[in-house]
Amino acid sequence: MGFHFEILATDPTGARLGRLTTPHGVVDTPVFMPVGTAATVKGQTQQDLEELGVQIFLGNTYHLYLRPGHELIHGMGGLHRFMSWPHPILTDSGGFQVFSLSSLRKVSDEGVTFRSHLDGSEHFLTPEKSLEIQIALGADIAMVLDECIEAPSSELRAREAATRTLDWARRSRDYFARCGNRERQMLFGIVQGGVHPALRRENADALVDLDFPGYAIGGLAVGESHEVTCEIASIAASRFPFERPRYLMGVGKPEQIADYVSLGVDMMDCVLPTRSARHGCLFTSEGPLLIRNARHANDSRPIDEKCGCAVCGRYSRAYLRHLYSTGEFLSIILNTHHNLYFYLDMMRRIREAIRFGKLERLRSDLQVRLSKANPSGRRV
RNA sequence: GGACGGGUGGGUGAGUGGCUAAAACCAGCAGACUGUAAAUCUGCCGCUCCUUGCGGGCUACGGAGGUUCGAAUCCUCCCCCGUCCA
Repeated sequence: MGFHFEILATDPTGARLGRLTTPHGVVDTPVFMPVGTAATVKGQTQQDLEELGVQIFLGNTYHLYLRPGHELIHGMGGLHRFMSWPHPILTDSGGFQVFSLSSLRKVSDEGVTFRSHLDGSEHFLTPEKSLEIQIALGADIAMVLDECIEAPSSELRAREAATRTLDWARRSRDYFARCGNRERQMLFGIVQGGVHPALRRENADALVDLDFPGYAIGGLAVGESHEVTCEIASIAASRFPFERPRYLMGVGKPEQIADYVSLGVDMMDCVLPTRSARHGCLFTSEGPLLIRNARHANDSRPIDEKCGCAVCGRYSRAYLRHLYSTGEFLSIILNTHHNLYFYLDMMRRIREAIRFGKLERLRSDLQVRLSKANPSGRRV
């Protein structure tokens, strides 16, 4: 058996400490997965990621299909070999692009027609096609194609997308049963349903009936409040089978991560640490810090005195501000390294807390500290 | 000595009578970013007052005068910079 998920401990909050075994290695959960859309986590080498302790990251079906093409990657021995990442990989299906490229696509029951953001060419992505690509890429975890919609959306609209997503999940499961290999890849189903509790519940139950080895919650953190995100995620997670991994897609901010974990979420991913880093927003134990702010110009302190990362161990805020201001690409590299370390270190502490049944304490602690006056003295 | 060309807000640089506190870009300042069309995007960017309003006052396009209801824009003189001719 190539895959195995075991729950090692639970916490009074509902959080789970787990271990997901894949053909390319073990993933300790709850896990934060950096996003590496184009077969690279922007600004970090694969060696950097290993040193940071990254166990799994996200690639993207849509982007890799457009460039360099899944057939090319398959010919190069699959995504792991192509990018020299011998550890687990999860590929998103292209479902998020239904949302983020909404001006460039058309959705029907059959699939999604995209106009490439690169050259305008048309591409028709169906649940089957998405899986064909993901099978060729060889990711450890593949995702079903889903229809992610914006918030707020009417219940009618949410129902349409959720129903379609459920139908696509069924088609995906059937296609994978025919063309996939359970020993080499896991296929996760995705529940949609907007911010409507009954609809979410209904769709989660129907999705579980399709019997996936793992379940994802999609269509959240797309405009609704954090409270609503938690409410809906909680409802969905509570319908999933206890012993299977749960993946809350596309979250979240540092101060929100522990909230999701306490709802029983095992896996998360987000562009925030990497994108924010490129934009000069650095996460610290006392809240976010905008490194370009003039007040850091003469500051010889590290980004975060409590941080154990290589960047904080070596460089001053003044230097990092200089790199950012001058547009040096080392800025991106160092900032990204720090932010990823911040997320991964937080996850380590979260797992540790679950082990000892103390997540609630860590959670409220994180919430207070990450949202109190940040290092610049401003409330965030 | 003469002939042209030119001097605009921190920088580059538009603007040849009112719609110009003055385009655009850069720099500067601040904010945003949640399954990556993002090393991106947004706001502010002369001073000042308040009843914060597509509000009032003041100052501003090398300098000083002038024409005009109205001038960065037209005229006169002066100063400075560049190129060329003696």
